[in-house]
Amino acid sequence: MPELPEVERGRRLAAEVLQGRTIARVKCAEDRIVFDGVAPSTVCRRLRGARVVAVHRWGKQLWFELDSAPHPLFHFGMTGSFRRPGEKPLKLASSRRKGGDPGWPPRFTKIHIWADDGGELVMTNSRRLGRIRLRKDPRNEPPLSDLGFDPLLGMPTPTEFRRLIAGRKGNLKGLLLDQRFAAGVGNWIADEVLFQAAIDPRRSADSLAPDEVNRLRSRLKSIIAKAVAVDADKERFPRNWLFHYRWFKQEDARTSRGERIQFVDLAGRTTAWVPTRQR
DNA sequence: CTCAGTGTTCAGTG
DNA sequence: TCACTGAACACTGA
Repeated sequence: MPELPEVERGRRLAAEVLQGRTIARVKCAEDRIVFDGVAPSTVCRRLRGARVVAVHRWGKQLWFELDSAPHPLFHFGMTGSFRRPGEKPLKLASSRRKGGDPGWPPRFTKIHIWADDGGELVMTNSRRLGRIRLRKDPRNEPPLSDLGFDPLLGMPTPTEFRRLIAGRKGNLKGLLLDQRFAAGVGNWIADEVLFQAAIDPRRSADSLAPDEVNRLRSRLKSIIAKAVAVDADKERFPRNWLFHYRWFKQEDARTSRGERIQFVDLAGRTTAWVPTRQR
């Protein structure tokens, strides 16, 4: 699930391995799709010898702040991750892969970085929907400059939140997935937020009563905070989260309370929701 | 063999 | 210009 929590996990991992270090060696795969608008060899040359001052995240975008521009910007797409030797990627309830690939570097490695102290970090990306880019001023150039608030870094106040959704006529699912509105919310988290806020995903933002707006806001914040904490501590997601139950066959998908889960296509994505609870 | 899918982007429509 | 929809992208695993 490269939604915000897994990208944040990647950020922390990259910071652990690289922050304050100088990059001693880099190997890039020949992949014109993933290296978006920049030659892999250019990225290699840029990174080698650079010092990593910090690793930042906004929404699902991740970038290294180097000691000089340009800076590398990473997006995991649907299947990307940062890995280091001997550490398995977090497996969520959806993926039931057996075995896994214990090899190093992993299959589908797109970039392999060695730090001056011997630490290693790779970015993998099997389905090639992830992207690696170079940006002179990441925060002020697309794609970062187009993103909305990051719920973990700066949740709007209730007043600001109300202003942000005012006049939004599309369905709530689409709004939550819109990265220009809130950066980092993906399909599963959007469903979880609406489920726990007890709001029908097909409704429009401007139809919400004040208490519903507040419920939406507070769930958006708490669910992402919880998911990031779970990622960090390897504790379990709460059992009553919709998240655990949405992958059962659609006919018999039920919540922990036995309520039937419905599926509907909204904003081009499969949306799981519980009609008996969400109004 | 077929097809859905954790995400983004772009062309097309209203 | 805005807001939204659907297709495309590419590949794995069910």
